[in-house]
Amino acid sequence: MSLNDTFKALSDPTRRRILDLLKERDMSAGDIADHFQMSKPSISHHLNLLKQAELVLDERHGQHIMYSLNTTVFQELMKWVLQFNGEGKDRQ
Amino acid sequence: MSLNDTFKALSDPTRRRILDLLKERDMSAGDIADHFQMSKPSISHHLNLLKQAELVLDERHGQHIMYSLNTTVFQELMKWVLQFNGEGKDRQ
DNA sequence: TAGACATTTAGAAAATTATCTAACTATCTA
DNA sequence: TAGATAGTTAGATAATTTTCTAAATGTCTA
Repeated sequence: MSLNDTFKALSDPTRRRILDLLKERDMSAGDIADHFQMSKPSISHHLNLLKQAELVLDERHGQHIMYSLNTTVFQELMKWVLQFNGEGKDRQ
Repeated sequence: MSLNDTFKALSDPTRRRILDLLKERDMSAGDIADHFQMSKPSISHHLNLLKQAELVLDERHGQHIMYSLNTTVFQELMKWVLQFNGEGKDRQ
């Protein structure tokens, strides 16, 4: 929802690894969980934070819930980072 | 030092506000602290995390310690964000 | 060199976050 | 509709992070 949620979501290495997985292909919650030693509820919790941050989208397909990247927020993030490169105060 | 330190450092709103201040001009620790209601030691702690993440540089000038942005790491961050926009899996 | 100023370090308390197990909800299929 | 599978929710505990006050360090100047 907010930029703060985005940064909070990105601050955990497990969640960044999840995003790396989704970069390759959309995956179900279970497929994602299989890539970690962590319990399914913990992964579910991480997915929820990513979802609240709008970094991922979820869609139910029968029993499975498929997760995918939401590139929109990455573009907002890009804008934020760009503020610190190039623009701003005069350079010598 | 690591990407993880970078994201951890960026996950706190106070630290992001500090970066916003430094975007405008280099500032001493005290000047920075004056922009917050928080105690000086707390600000000092935040500055230390930003420094460990190499998002800022510090340099002593007499009694003052001047902080400035280190744009290098922002460029690394940009590369990370770019992975999630454009490249990657095929799109429909 | 004593005192003032700027900043950090130390150590503790409070708040937040990550993780687990157990239980629940939703969907499919025989 | 019973049982199996996929996933989430609830509630507790452990770990991490934020913040504070008190004390220490470093530097300047009278």
